[in-house]
Amino acid sequence: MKNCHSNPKNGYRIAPSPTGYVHLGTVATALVNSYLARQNGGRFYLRIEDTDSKRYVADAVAKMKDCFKYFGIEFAETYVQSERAEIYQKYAHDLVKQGKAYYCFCTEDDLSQMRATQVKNNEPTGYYGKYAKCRHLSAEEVQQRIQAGQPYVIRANFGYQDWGERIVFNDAGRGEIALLPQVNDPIILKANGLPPYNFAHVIDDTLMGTALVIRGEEWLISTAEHIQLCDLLGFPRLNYLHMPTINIEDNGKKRKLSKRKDPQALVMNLVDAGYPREAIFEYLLTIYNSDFELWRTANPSAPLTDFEFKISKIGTNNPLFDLPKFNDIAKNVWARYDHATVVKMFNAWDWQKLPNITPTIKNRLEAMLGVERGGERPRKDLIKLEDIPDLYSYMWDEIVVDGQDFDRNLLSAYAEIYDANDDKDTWWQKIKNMAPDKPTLRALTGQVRLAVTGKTNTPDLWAICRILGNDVVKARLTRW
RNA sequence: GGUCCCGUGGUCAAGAGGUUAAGACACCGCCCUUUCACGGCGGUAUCAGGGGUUCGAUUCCCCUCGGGACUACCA
Repeated sequence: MKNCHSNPKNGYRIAPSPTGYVHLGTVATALVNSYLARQNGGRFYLRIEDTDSKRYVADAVAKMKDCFKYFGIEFAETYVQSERAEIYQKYAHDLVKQGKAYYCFCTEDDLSQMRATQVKNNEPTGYYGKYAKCRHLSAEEVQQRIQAGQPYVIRANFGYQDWGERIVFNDAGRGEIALLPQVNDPIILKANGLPPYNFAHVIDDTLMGTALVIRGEEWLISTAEHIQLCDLLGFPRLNYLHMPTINIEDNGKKRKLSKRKDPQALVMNLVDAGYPREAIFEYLLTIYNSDFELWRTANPSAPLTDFEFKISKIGTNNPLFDLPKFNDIAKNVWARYDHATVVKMFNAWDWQKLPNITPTIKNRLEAMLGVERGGERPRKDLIKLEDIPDLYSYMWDEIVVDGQDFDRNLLSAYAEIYDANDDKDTWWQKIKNMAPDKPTLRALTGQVRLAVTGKTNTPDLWAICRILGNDVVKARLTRW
Protein backbone atom coordinates (compact mmCIF):
# COMPACT_ATOMS: atom_id res chain seq x y z
CA MET A 1 0.00 0.00 0.00
CA LYS A 2 1.26 3.39 -0.92
CA ASN A 3 1.83 6.01 1.68
CA CYS A 4 -0.67 8.51 0.50
CA HIS A 5 -0.31 10.97 3.35
CA SER A 6 2.39 12.72 1.47
CA ASN A 7 0.43 13.21 -1.72
CA PRO A 8 0.30 16.76 -2.98
CA LYS A 9 -3.13 18.04 -3.82
CA ASN A 10 -2.68 17.74 -7.57
CA GLY A 11 -4.44 14.45 -8.18
CA TYR A 12 -7.05 13.58 -10.76
CA ARG A 13 -8.71 10.27 -10.70
CA ILE A 14 -11.38 7.92 -11.78
CA ALA A 15 -12.97 5.75 -9.16
CA PRO A 16 -15.04 3.04 -10.79
CA SER A 17 -16.60 0.17 -8.97
CA PRO A 18 -15.73 -3.14 -10.52
CA THR A 19 -19.14 -4.39 -11.57
CA GLY A 20 -18.22 -5.62 -15.00
CA TYR A 21 -17.17 -3.81 -18.10
CA VAL A 22 -16.36 -0.14 -18.34
CA HIS A 23 -19.18 2.28 -18.87
CA LEU A 24 -19.01 5.04 -21.49
CA GLY A 25 -19.36 7.60 -18.72
CA THR A 26 -16.31 6.19 -16.99
CA VAL A 27 -14.25 6.65 -20.13
CA ALA A 28 -15.61 10.18 -20.41
CA THR A 29 -14.57 10.94 -16.86
CA ALA A 30 -11.18 9.38 -17.49
CA LEU A 31 -10.76 11.52 -20.55
CA VAL A 32 -11.62 14.74 -18.75
CA ASN A 33 -9.38 13.85 -15.82
CA SER A 34 -6.44 12.94 -17.98
CA TYR A 35 -6.72 16.22 -19.87
CA LEU A 36 -6.83 18.19 -16.66
CA ALA A 37 -3.98 16.23 -15.11
CA ARG A 38 -1.86 16.79 -18.19
CA GLN A 39 -2.72 20.45 -18.46
CA ASN A 40 -2.15 21.14 -14.79
CA GLY A 41 0.84 18.93 -14.27
CA GLY A 42 -1.07 16.67 -11.93
CA ARG A 43 -1.10 12.96 -11.21
CA PHE A 44 -3.78 10.76 -12.71
CA TYR A 45 -4.67 7.73 -10.67
CA LEU A 46 -7.12 4.87 -10.50
CA ARG A 47 -9.09 3.92 -7.45
CA ILE A 48 -11.09 0.73 -7.44
CA GLU A 49 -14.20 1.16 -5.32
CA ASP A 50 -14.90 -2.38 -4.29
CA THR A 51 -16.37 -1.95 -0.84
CA ASP A 52 -19.62 -3.67 -1.74
CA SER A 53 -19.05 -7.36 -1.19
CA LYS A 54 -22.44 -8.22 -2.68
CA ARG A 55 -21.53 -6.70 -5.96
CA TYR A 56 -18.31 -8.57 -6.39
CA VAL A 57 -17.75 -9.65 -9.96
CA ALA A 58 -14.92 -12.04 -10.67
CA ASP A 59 -12.22 -10.68 -12.97
CA ALA A 60 -13.92 -7.33 -13.15
CA VAL A 61 -10.81 -5.45 -12.09
CA ALA A 62 -8.65 -7.24 -14.61
CA LYS A 63 -11.19 -6.64 -17.36
CA MET A 64 -11.41 -2.97 -16.48
CA LYS A 65 -7.68 -2.59 -16.51
CA ASP A 66 -7.50 -4.29 -19.89
CA CYS A 67 -10.10 -1.91 -21.18
CA PHE A 68 -8.27 1.16 -19.91
CA LYS A 69 -5.07 -0.16 -21.35
CA TYR A 70 -6.76 -0.68 -24.68
CA PHE A 71 -7.80 2.95 -24.63
CA GLY A 72 -4.31 4.05 -23.78
CA ILE A 73 -5.44 5.37 -20.41
CA GLU A 74 -2.54 5.08 -18.02
CA PHE A 75 -2.45 5.65 -14.30
CA ALA A 76 0.34 6.88 -12.10
CA GLU A 77 -1.07 5.02 -9.12
CA THR A 78 -3.71 2.42 -8.41
CA TYR A 79 -5.58 2.08 -5.15
CA VAL A 80 -7.99 -0.62 -4.12
CA GLN A 81 -10.39 0.33 -1.37
CA SER A 82 -10.83 -3.15 0.02
CA GLU A 83 -7.11 -3.12 0.78
CA ARG A 84 -7.44 0.08 2.74
CA ALA A 85 -9.92 -1.11 5.33
CA GLU A 86 -7.67 -0.27 8.26
CA ILE A 87 -7.38 3.31 7.22
CA TYR A 88 -11.11 3.86 7.15
CA GLN A 89 -11.53 1.93 10.37
CA LYS A 90 -8.99 4.07 12.13
CA TYR A 91 -10.72 7.28 11.12
CA ALA A 92 -14.14 5.90 11.99
CA HIS A 93 -13.02 4.81 15.45
CA ASP A 94 -11.27 8.09 16.03
CA LEU A 95 -14.55 9.82 15.38
CA VAL A 96 -16.24 7.51 17.85
CA LYS A 97 -13.65 8.42 20.49
CA GLN A 98 -14.34 12.07 19.88
CA GLY A 99 -18.08 11.52 20.19
CA LYS A 100 -18.57 12.43 16.54
CA ALA A 101 -19.67 8.94 15.60
CA TYR A 102 -21.29 6.02 17.35
CA TYR A 103 -21.94 2.32 17.15
CA CYS A 104 -25.29 1.31 15.80
CA PHE A 105 -26.75 -2.13 16.33
CA CYS A 106 -29.97 -1.66 14.43
CA THR A 107 -30.76 -4.57 12.18
CA GLU A 108 -32.16 -4.43 8.70
CA ASP A 109 -35.53 -5.29 10.16
CA ASP A 110 -35.30 -2.45 12.65
CA LEU A 111 -34.53 -0.06 9.87
CA SER A 112 -37.28 -1.16 7.52
CA GLN A 113 -39.75 -1.01 10.38
CA MET A 114 -38.55 2.47 11.19
CA ARG A 115 -38.98 3.47 7.57
CA ALA A 116 -42.48 2.06 7.45
CA THR A 117 -43.46 4.08 10.51
CA GLN A 118 -41.99 7.22 9.00
CA VAL A 119 -43.80 6.72 5.73
CA LYS A 120 -47.04 6.09 7.59
CA ASN A 121 -46.59 9.26 9.65
CA ASN A 122 -45.65 11.25 6.59
CA GLU A 123 -42.25 11.99 8.04
CA PRO A 124 -38.93 12.05 6.20
CA THR A 125 -37.31 8.64 6.20
CA GLY A 126 -33.94 8.09 7.76
CA TYR A 127 -31.90 7.75 10.88
CA TYR A 128 -32.35 11.02 12.73
CA GLY A 129 -33.79 12.59 15.85
CA LYS A 130 -35.83 10.22 17.96
CA TYR A 131 -35.36 7.52 15.37
CA ALA A 132 -31.61 7.51 15.92
CA LYS A 133 -31.97 4.95 18.68
CA CYS A 134 -28.35 4.01 18.99
CA ARG A 135 -27.11 7.57 19.16
CA HIS A 136 -27.46 7.67 22.93
CA LEU A 137 -26.42 4.17 23.89
CA SER A 138 -24.27 4.13 27.02
CA ALA A 139 -20.65 3.10 26.76
CA GLU A 140 -21.40 0.05 28.90
CA GLU A 141 -24.22 -1.09 26.70
CA VAL A 142 -22.11 -0.69 23.60
CA GLN A 143 -19.37 -2.75 25.24
CA GLN A 144 -21.81 -5.45 26.25
CA ARG A 145 -23.35 -5.74 22.81
CA ILE A 146 -20.02 -5.87 21.09
CA GLN A 147 -18.83 -8.54 23.48
CA ALA A 148 -22.02 -10.47 22.87
CA GLY A 149 -20.99 -10.53 19.25
CA GLN A 150 -23.75 -8.32 17.93
CA PRO A 151 -22.97 -6.99 14.49
CA TYR A 152 -22.71 -3.25 14.31
CA VAL A 153 -22.09 -0.36 12.00
CA ILE A 154 -20.64 3.02 12.80
CA ARG A 155 -22.69 6.10 12.11
CA ALA A 156 -21.57 9.68 11.93
CA ASN A 157 -23.26 11.76 14.58
CA PHE A 158 -24.59 14.74 12.69
CA GLY A 159 -27.38 15.50 15.10
CA TYR A 160 -28.64 18.45 13.12
CA GLN A 161 -31.26 20.59 14.77
CA ASP A 162 -31.88 23.27 12.23
CA TRP A 163 -33.14 21.59 9.10
CA GLY A 164 -33.15 24.80 7.18
CA GLU A 165 -29.44 25.42 7.34
CA ARG A 166 -27.67 25.26 4.00
CA ILE A 167 -24.43 23.68 2.92
CA VAL A 168 -22.95 25.91 0.27
CA PHE A 169 -20.19 24.94 -2.10
CA ASN A 170 -18.88 26.02 -5.43
CA ASP A 171 -19.18 23.45 -8.16
CA ALA A 172 -16.49 23.97 -10.77
CA GLY A 173 -18.99 23.49 -13.54
CA ARG A 174 -22.21 24.86 -12.14
CA GLY A 175 -21.23 27.57 -9.71
CA GLU A 176 -22.68 28.00 -6.26
CA ILE A 177 -24.88 25.21 -5.03
CA ALA A 178 -26.79 25.50 -1.76
CA LEU A 179 -27.99 22.20 -0.40
CA LEU A 180 -30.01 21.15 2.59
CA PRO A 181 -27.75 19.27 4.97
CA GLN A 182 -27.99 15.58 5.51
CA VAL A 183 -29.91 15.22 8.74
CA ASN A 184 -29.58 11.47 8.92
CA ASP A 185 -26.68 9.93 10.73
CA PRO A 186 -25.08 8.16 7.81
CA ILE A 187 -23.24 4.90 8.11
CA ILE A 188 -19.52 5.40 7.76
CA LEU A 189 -18.44 1.86 8.44
CA LYS A 190 -20.55 -1.06 7.34
CA ALA A 191 -20.94 -4.35 9.21
CA ASN A 192 -18.36 -5.86 6.86
CA GLY A 193 -15.79 -3.43 8.20
CA LEU A 194 -15.64 -1.41 4.98
CA PRO A 195 -16.97 2.07 4.46
CA PRO A 196 -19.76 2.98 2.09
CA TYR A 197 -18.97 5.38 -0.74
CA ASN A 198 -19.55 8.57 1.24
CA PHE A 199 -16.87 7.96 3.85
CA ALA A 200 -14.38 6.26 1.56
CA HIS A 201 -14.63 9.12 -0.90
CA VAL A 202 -13.91 11.77 1.70
CA ILE A 203 -11.01 9.90 3.25
CA ASP A 204 -9.47 8.80 -0.01
CA ASP A 205 -9.76 11.97 -1.98
CA THR A 206 -8.34 13.88 0.96
CA LEU A 207 -5.43 11.52 1.59
CA MET A 208 -4.72 10.94 -2.05
CA GLY A 209 -4.63 14.62 -2.75
CA THR A 210 -7.39 14.96 -5.30
CA ALA A 211 -7.37 18.45 -6.75
CA LEU A 212 -10.85 18.18 -8.21
CA VAL A 213 -13.37 15.47 -7.57
CA ILE A 214 -14.92 14.90 -10.99
CA ARG A 215 -17.98 12.69 -10.96
CA GLY A 216 -21.43 12.32 -12.46
CA GLU A 217 -24.30 14.63 -11.73
CA GLU A 218 -26.00 11.91 -9.73
CA TRP A 219 -23.65 12.77 -6.87
CA LEU A 220 -24.54 16.42 -6.70
CA ILE A 221 -27.10 16.22 -3.89
CA SER A 222 -25.04 13.93 -1.71
CA THR A 223 -22.20 16.41 -1.80
CA ALA A 224 -23.78 18.02 1.26
CA GLU A 225 -23.21 14.86 3.21
CA HIS A 226 -19.67 14.58 1.94
CA ILE A 227 -18.92 18.11 3.06
CA GLN A 228 -20.43 17.43 6.47
CA LEU A 229 -18.22 14.38 6.76
CA CYS A 230 -15.19 16.44 5.79
CA ASP A 231 -16.03 18.97 8.46
CA LEU A 232 -16.58 16.25 11.02
CA LEU A 233 -13.18 14.76 10.25
CA GLY A 234 -11.57 18.16 10.41
CA PHE A 235 -10.42 17.88 6.79
CA PRO A 236 -10.32 20.84 4.47
CA ARG A 237 -13.22 20.70 2.05
CA LEU A 238 -12.70 19.14 -1.37
CA ASN A 239 -13.35 20.72 -4.75
CA TYR A 240 -16.05 19.26 -6.92
CA LEU A 241 -17.06 19.14 -10.54
CA HIS A 242 -20.26 17.35 -11.45
CA MET A 243 -20.55 16.30 -15.05
CA PRO A 244 -23.70 15.77 -17.06
CA THR A 245 -24.65 12.17 -17.64
CA ILE A 246 -25.20 10.70 -21.07
CA ASN A 247 -28.80 9.76 -21.64
CA ILE A 248 -30.76 7.98 -24.27
CA GLU A 249 -34.26 8.49 -25.52
CA ASP A 250 -36.60 5.65 -24.79
CA ASN A 251 -40.27 5.97 -25.67
CA GLY A 252 -39.98 9.72 -25.75
CA LYS A 253 -38.41 9.82 -22.30
CA LYS A 254 -34.84 10.47 -21.35
CA ARG A 255 -33.06 7.95 -19.24
CA LYS A 256 -29.53 7.05 -18.32
CA LEU A 257 -27.64 4.76 -20.64
CA SER A 258 -28.27 1.26 -19.36
CA LYS A 259 -25.74 -1.52 -19.47
CA ARG A 260 -28.40 -4.06 -20.26
CA LYS A 261 -30.54 -2.22 -22.78
CA ASP A 262 -28.02 -0.06 -24.58
CA PRO A 263 -24.96 -1.71 -26.10
CA GLN A 264 -23.30 1.67 -26.50
CA ALA A 265 -23.27 2.07 -22.72
CA LEU A 266 -20.45 -0.42 -22.47
CA VAL A 267 -17.44 0.85 -24.23
CA MET A 268 -16.16 -2.60 -25.15
CA ASN A 269 -19.30 -3.20 -27.19
CA LEU A 270 -18.35 -0.22 -29.30
CA VAL A 271 -14.85 -1.54 -29.68
CA ASP A 272 -16.10 -5.01 -30.53
CA ALA A 273 -18.33 -3.53 -33.20
CA GLY A 274 -15.18 -2.09 -34.72
CA TYR A 275 -15.44 1.59 -33.95
CA PRO A 276 -12.01 3.17 -33.65
CA ARG A 277 -11.23 4.17 -30.09
CA GLU A 278 -10.34 7.62 -31.30
CA ALA A 279 -13.90 8.02 -32.51
CA ILE A 280 -15.12 7.24 -29.03
CA PHE A 281 -12.78 9.87 -27.60
CA GLU A 282 -13.83 12.43 -30.16
CA TYR A 283 -17.49 11.82 -29.57
CA LEU A 284 -17.02 12.13 -25.83
CA LEU A 285 -15.05 15.30 -26.35
CA THR A 286 -17.76 16.82 -28.53
CA ILE A 287 -20.26 16.01 -25.82
CA TYR A 288 -18.17 17.24 -22.93
CA ASN A 289 -16.47 20.25 -24.45
CA SER A 290 -18.46 22.47 -26.75
CA ASP A 291 -15.20 23.87 -28.11
CA PHE A 292 -14.06 20.59 -29.50
CA GLU A 293 -15.86 20.47 -32.82
CA LEU A 294 -14.66 23.90 -33.81
CA TRP A 295 -11.16 22.98 -32.80
CA ARG A 296 -11.31 19.79 -34.84
CA THR A 297 -12.59 21.66 -37.88
CA ALA A 298 -9.74 24.12 -37.56
CA ASN A 299 -7.18 21.38 -36.89
CA PRO A 300 -8.34 18.42 -38.95
CA SER A 301 -5.33 16.24 -38.38
CA ALA A 302 -3.94 17.44 -35.07
CA PRO A 303 -3.51 14.81 -32.36
CA LEU A 304 -6.20 14.82 -29.70
CA THR A 305 -3.66 15.70 -27.05
CA ASP A 306 -3.18 19.11 -28.65
CA PHE A 307 -6.71 20.07 -27.76
CA GLU A 308 -6.99 22.30 -24.73
CA PHE A 309 -9.77 21.10 -22.49
CA LYS A 310 -11.70 23.83 -20.68
CA ILE A 311 -13.85 23.15 -17.65
CA SER A 312 -15.97 26.15 -18.54
CA LYS A 313 -17.01 24.43 -21.75
CA ILE A 314 -18.38 21.31 -20.14
CA GLY A 315 -22.02 22.29 -20.16
CA THR A 316 -24.76 21.44 -17.73
CA ASN A 317 -27.32 19.65 -19.88
CA ASN A 318 -27.57 15.91 -19.96
CA PRO A 319 -26.97 15.07 -23.60
CA LEU A 320 -28.63 12.28 -25.54
CA PHE A 321 -26.42 9.68 -27.11
CA ASP A 322 -26.74 10.44 -30.81
CA LEU A 323 -25.80 7.47 -32.95
CA PRO A 324 -25.86 9.28 -36.33
CA LYS A 325 -23.54 11.91 -34.93
CA PHE A 326 -21.25 9.32 -33.45
CA ASN A 327 -21.21 7.46 -36.76
CA ASP A 328 -20.31 10.61 -38.60
CA ILE A 329 -17.38 11.18 -36.28
CA ALA A 330 -16.29 7.60 -36.80
CA LYS A 331 -16.37 8.08 -40.58
CA ASN A 332 -14.16 11.10 -40.33
CA VAL A 333 -11.75 9.36 -38.00
CA TRP A 334 -11.40 6.40 -40.36
CA ALA A 335 -10.92 8.78 -43.26
CA ARG A 336 -7.88 10.27 -41.56
CA TYR A 337 -6.03 6.96 -41.36
CA ASP A 338 -3.76 5.65 -44.06
CA HIS A 339 -4.11 2.20 -45.55
CA ALA A 340 -1.47 0.58 -43.37
CA THR A 341 -3.09 1.90 -40.22
CA VAL A 342 -6.52 0.65 -41.17
CA VAL A 343 -5.19 -2.77 -42.06
CA LYS A 344 -3.41 -2.90 -38.76
CA MET A 345 -6.59 -1.99 -36.93
CA PHE A 346 -8.55 -4.53 -38.90
CA ASN A 347 -6.09 -7.22 -37.90
CA ALA A 348 -6.15 -6.17 -34.29
CA TRP A 349 -9.90 -6.42 -34.39
CA ASP A 350 -11.73 -9.72 -34.13
CA TRP A 351 -12.04 -10.17 -37.90
CA GLN A 352 -12.40 -13.93 -37.53
CA LYS A 353 -16.00 -13.44 -36.61
CA LEU A 354 -16.85 -12.21 -40.08
CA PRO A 355 -18.90 -14.80 -41.94
CA ASN A 356 -17.17 -17.24 -44.30
CA ILE A 357 -13.87 -15.54 -44.01
CA THR A 358 -11.05 -17.28 -45.90
CA PRO A 359 -7.50 -16.12 -46.50
CA THR A 360 -8.54 -14.98 -49.98
CA ILE A 361 -11.48 -12.99 -48.70
CA LYS A 362 -9.38 -11.48 -45.98
CA ASN A 363 -6.75 -10.39 -48.47
CA ARG A 364 -9.38 -8.83 -50.66
CA LEU A 365 -10.85 -6.97 -47.70
CA GLU A 366 -7.49 -5.66 -46.68
CA ALA A 367 -6.95 -4.39 -50.20
CA MET A 368 -10.46 -2.96 -50.23
CA LEU A 369 -9.72 -0.94 -47.11
CA GLY A 370 -7.17 0.97 -49.14
CA VAL A 371 -9.48 2.00 -51.94
CA GLU A 372 -9.96 5.77 -52.21
CA ARG A 373 -8.05 6.24 -49.01
CA GLY A 374 -5.62 9.07 -48.47
CA GLY A 375 -5.46 12.21 -50.53
CA GLU A 376 -7.42 15.40 -50.12
CA ARG A 377 -10.87 13.94 -50.34
CA PRO A 378 -10.94 10.41 -49.01
CA ARG A 379 -14.04 8.32 -49.21
CA LYS A 380 -16.07 8.19 -46.02
CA ASP A 381 -18.11 5.07 -46.01
CA LEU A 382 -16.59 3.04 -43.23
CA ILE A 383 -18.21 3.53 -39.82
CA LYS A 384 -17.33 0.36 -37.99
CA LEU A 385 -15.56 -2.81 -39.00
CA GLU A 386 -18.60 -4.89 -38.22
CA ASP A 387 -20.31 -3.32 -41.25
CA ILE A 388 -17.78 -4.73 -43.65
CA PRO A 389 -19.81 -7.77 -44.77
CA ASP A 390 -22.56 -5.37 -45.76
CA LEU A 391 -20.41 -2.60 -47.09
CA TYR A 392 -18.06 -4.78 -49.09
CA SER A 393 -20.34 -7.77 -49.63
CA TYR A 394 -18.97 -8.18 -53.18
CA MET A 395 -15.61 -9.20 -51.78
CA TRP A 396 -17.21 -12.50 -50.87
CA ASP A 397 -17.78 -15.12 -53.53
CA GLU A 398 -21.52 -15.40 -53.20
CA ILE A 399 -23.19 -12.16 -54.08
CA VAL A 400 -26.86 -11.55 -54.39
CA VAL A 401 -28.30 -9.48 -57.19
CA ASP A 402 -32.03 -9.65 -57.31
CA GLY A 403 -34.49 -9.05 -60.10
CA GLN A 404 -32.31 -7.02 -62.42
CA ASP A 405 -32.61 -6.87 -66.16
CA PHE A 406 -29.15 -7.05 -67.56
CA ASP A 407 -28.09 -6.44 -71.10
CA ARG A 408 -26.31 -9.76 -71.52
CA ASN A 409 -24.78 -8.89 -74.81
CA LEU A 410 -23.36 -5.70 -73.46
CA LEU A 411 -21.96 -7.39 -70.38
CA SER A 412 -20.36 -10.24 -72.26
CA ALA A 413 -18.96 -7.84 -74.78
CA TYR A 414 -17.42 -5.96 -71.93
CA ALA A 415 -16.16 -9.18 -70.38
CA GLU A 416 -14.31 -9.83 -73.61
CA ILE A 417 -12.25 -6.70 -73.35
CA TYR A 418 -11.88 -6.43 -69.59
CA ASP A 419 -8.39 -6.97 -68.24
CA ALA A 420 -7.54 -6.59 -64.59
CA ASN A 421 -4.04 -5.57 -65.51
CA ASP A 422 -5.18 -2.43 -67.25
CA ASP A 423 -4.24 0.76 -65.52
CA LYS A 424 -7.02 3.12 -64.72
CA ASP A 425 -6.68 5.22 -67.85
CA THR A 426 -6.72 2.23 -70.15
CA TRP A 427 -9.68 0.85 -68.28
CA TRP A 428 -11.62 4.06 -68.80
CA GLN A 429 -10.59 4.32 -72.36
CA LYS A 430 -12.04 0.90 -73.04
CA ILE A 431 -15.29 1.82 -71.38
CA LYS A 432 -15.50 5.05 -73.27
CA ASN A 433 -14.85 3.26 -76.51
CA MET A 434 -17.82 1.02 -75.84
CA ALA A 435 -20.01 3.84 -74.59
CA PRO A 436 -19.27 7.10 -76.33
CA ASP A 437 -21.92 9.31 -74.77
CA LYS A 438 -23.02 9.95 -71.27
CA PRO A 439 -26.26 7.94 -71.18
CA THR A 440 -24.68 4.82 -72.62
CA LEU A 441 -21.70 5.27 -70.38
CA ARG A 442 -23.95 5.47 -67.38
CA ALA A 443 -25.79 2.41 -68.53
CA LEU A 444 -22.60 0.47 -69.02
CA THR A 445 -20.91 1.41 -65.78
CA GLY A 446 -24.18 0.93 -63.97
CA GLN A 447 -24.60 -2.55 -65.37
CA VAL A 448 -21.02 -3.53 -64.73
CA ARG A 449 -21.15 -2.21 -61.22
CA LEU A 450 -24.33 -4.05 -60.45
CA ALA A 451 -23.21 -7.28 -62.09
CA VAL A 452 -19.87 -7.30 -60.32
CA THR A 453 -20.87 -5.94 -56.91
CA GLY A 454 -24.61 -6.33 -56.63
CA LYS A 455 -24.75 -2.70 -55.61
CA THR A 456 -25.46 0.61 -57.27
CA ASN A 457 -23.22 2.45 -54.88
CA THR A 458 -19.65 1.34 -54.36
CA PRO A 459 -16.15 2.74 -54.22
CA ASP A 460 -14.09 2.98 -57.35
CA LEU A 461 -15.13 0.23 -59.77
CA TRP A 462 -11.72 -0.12 -61.37
CA ALA A 463 -10.12 -0.75 -57.99
CA ILE A 464 -12.77 -3.25 -56.98
CA CYS A 465 -12.42 -5.20 -60.20
CA ARG A 466 -8.67 -5.25 -59.86
CA ILE A 467 -8.93 -6.70 -56.37
CA LEU A 468 -11.37 -9.34 -57.54
CA GLY A 469 -9.21 -10.29 -60.53
CA ASN A 470 -9.99 -11.33 -64.09
CA ASP A 471 -11.63 -14.65 -63.39
CA VAL A 472 -14.07 -13.42 -60.80
CA VAL A 473 -14.98 -10.30 -62.70
CA LYS A 474 -15.55 -12.13 -65.94
CA ALA A 475 -17.56 -14.85 -64.25
CA ARG A 476 -19.79 -12.27 -62.69
CA LEU A 477 -20.21 -10.41 -65.94
CA THR A 478 -21.20 -13.46 -67.91
CA ARG A 479 -23.27 -15.50 -65.53
CA TRP A 480 -26.61 -14.00 -66.60
C1' G B 1 -43.80 13.59 -1.34
C1' G B 2 -39.06 16.35 -0.30
C1' U B 3 -34.46 18.32 -2.20
C1' C B 4 -31.18 19.50 -6.19
C1' C B 5 -29.88 20.07 -11.41
C1' C B 6 -31.45 21.31 -16.32
C1' G B 7 -34.75 23.75 -20.27
C1' U B 8 -31.95 27.79 -27.55
C1' G B 9 -34.04 23.86 -34.23
C1' G B 10 -35.34 16.55 -34.52
C1' U B 11 -30.13 15.86 -31.85
C1' C B 12 -25.34 18.19 -29.84
C1' A B 13 -24.95 23.20 -29.05
C1' A B 14 -22.42 28.86 -29.50
C1' G B 15 -24.14 33.25 -27.90
C1' A B 16 -25.39 37.51 -25.35
C1' G B 17 -29.44 43.16 -22.04
C1' G B 18 -29.89 45.67 -28.56
C1' U B 19 -26.99 39.73 -33.16
C1' U B 20 -29.41 38.76 -40.06
C1' A B 21 -29.62 33.90 -32.85
C1' A B 22 -22.82 30.72 -34.93
C1' G B 23 -21.34 25.81 -36.04
C1' A B 24 -21.89 20.20 -36.29
C1' C B 25 -25.19 15.79 -37.15
C1' A B 26 -29.72 14.43 -39.58
C1' C B 27 -33.16 15.88 -43.58
C1' C B 28 -34.18 18.39 -48.50
C1' G B 29 -32.39 20.82 -53.04
C1' C B 30 -28.62 22.40 -56.41
C1' C B 31 -23.52 22.21 -58.29
C1' C B 32 -19.03 19.45 -59.25
C1' U B 33 -18.16 14.64 -61.31
C1' U B 34 -15.88 9.84 -67.23
C1' U B 35 -19.29 5.54 -62.83
C1' C B 36 -20.04 5.60 -57.06
C1' A B 37 -18.45 8.64 -53.50
C1' C B 38 -15.79 12.89 -51.39
C1' G B 39 -16.46 17.92 -51.77
C1' G B 40 -18.87 22.82 -52.55
C1' C B 41 -23.25 25.93 -52.22
C1' G B 42 -28.08 26.69 -50.47
C1' G B 43 -32.72 25.44 -47.76
C1' U B 44 -36.47 23.79 -43.82
C1' A B 45 -36.35 24.22 -38.50
C1' U B 46 -34.94 26.81 -32.19
C1' C B 47 -34.78 30.79 -27.53
C1' A B 48 -40.99 25.93 -23.00
C1' G B 49 -45.18 29.24 -21.08
C1' G B 50 -46.70 33.41 -17.95
C1' G B 51 -45.45 37.48 -15.12
C1' G B 52 -41.96 41.19 -13.68
C1' U B 53 -37.10 44.64 -14.03
C1' U B 54 -35.71 47.65 -18.37
C1' C B 55 -36.21 52.37 -23.51
C1' G B 56 -35.34 47.28 -24.91
C1' A B 57 -35.32 40.35 -22.33
C1' U B 58 -33.88 34.54 -25.59
C1' U B 59 -30.15 36.65 -21.95
C1' C B 60 -31.49 39.17 -15.15
C1' C B 61 -35.59 37.91 -11.23
C1' C B 62 -40.15 35.17 -9.83
C1' C B 63 -43.92 31.57 -10.85
C1' U B 64 -45.78 27.58 -13.75
C1' C B 65 -44.86 23.58 -16.78
C1' G B 66 -41.59 19.92 -18.68
C1' G B 67 -37.26 16.61 -18.34
C1' G B 68 -33.55 14.41 -15.22
C1' A B 69 -31.13 13.06 -10.55
C1' C B 70 -30.99 11.86 -5.39
C1' U B 71 -33.81 10.22 -1.24
C1' A B 72 -29.65 2.03 0.62
C1' C B 73 -25.02 -1.46 5.45
C1' C B 74 -24.96 0.37 -4.11
C1' A B 75 -21.59 3.04 -6.04
